[in-house]
Amino acid sequence: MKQTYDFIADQLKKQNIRLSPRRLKVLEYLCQNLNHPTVDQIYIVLRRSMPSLSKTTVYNTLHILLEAGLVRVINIEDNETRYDIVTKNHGHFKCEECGEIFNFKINPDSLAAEGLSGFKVIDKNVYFKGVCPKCLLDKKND
Amino acid sequence: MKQTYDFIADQLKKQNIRLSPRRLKVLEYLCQNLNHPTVDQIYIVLRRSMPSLSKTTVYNTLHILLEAGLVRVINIEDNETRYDIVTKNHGHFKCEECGEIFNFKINPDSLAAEGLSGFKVIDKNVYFKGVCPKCLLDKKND
DNA sequence: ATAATAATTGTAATCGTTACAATTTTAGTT
DNA sequence: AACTAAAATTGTAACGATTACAATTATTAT
Repeated sequence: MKQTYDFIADQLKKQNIRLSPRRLKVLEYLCQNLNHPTVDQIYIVLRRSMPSLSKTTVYNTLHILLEAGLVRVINIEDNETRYDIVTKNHGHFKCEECGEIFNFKINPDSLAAEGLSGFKVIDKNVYFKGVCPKCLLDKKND
Repeated sequence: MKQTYDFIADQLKKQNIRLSPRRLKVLEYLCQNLNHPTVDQIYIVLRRSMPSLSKTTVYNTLHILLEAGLVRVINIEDNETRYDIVTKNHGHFKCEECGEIFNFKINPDSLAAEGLSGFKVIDKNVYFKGVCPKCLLDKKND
């Protein structure tokens, strides 16, 4: 986690993006909470220790990190945009019962796509939907 | 296309979903326009031939088709929800320049996912982002 | 210490979507 | 063919997430 953080700080410096206190906090949050938070979740938690924090700043920061390629957007459902520190290639699994999002490993090279010759692929995304083990159990016990 | 349409009409009957005139039109549009339209696009086009059509009806119909498993939602970007008649397994490629969405073939079994034992997978989604051949050319010629 | 630049705030506006009550249409029955 | 109950459709209002933007505050460099 430390290395991720340092890597990001380094990237920001390279791209001339100032690491202000608020941005630092958002970044820390993202590094420590790999649970794909929404803007609101980030905002509510950080506000505890920084009551004057504005939600706009959270949006701002995320946009900046996004442009810098350091954060990834997760759009599984409409109406809820989630954010993720860019880590190794992984897919997302969303449980349709509890709504939680899990990571899973995926080898991007295993994505054999036909019909994309001539296309420049920048970004590959994979997400599954279904039911997580916990909710599967809960359903059995009804 | 005809067969897709018949298949869907059949599915609706099986699920006791009435195929009203408006729903029929929406369905026809989706079968004839495999270009991943937004609600607005559907609405604007259909309104030409049915001026009294309400956007709520379009939403309604799409929700119903969705529940019936006949339509698929495409969430690549936040702020734009797109719809697709359910067809064979394919991924989506969104061009970041022109915004167009292309289909490509993908074998869902080729998705080697680790760390999902115990999970019930219902739905697999793959989308790429990048630049399409046409826009690549345009950029060169700048 | 000062000026210029960037970050942050807070409010208002925007846009896609949903809720809901009123109206219209449909299918089945007499 | 009229009647009734159920379902579909409409239109408006509400909602919520995101963005725009002007005013304020903080930071950096000189």
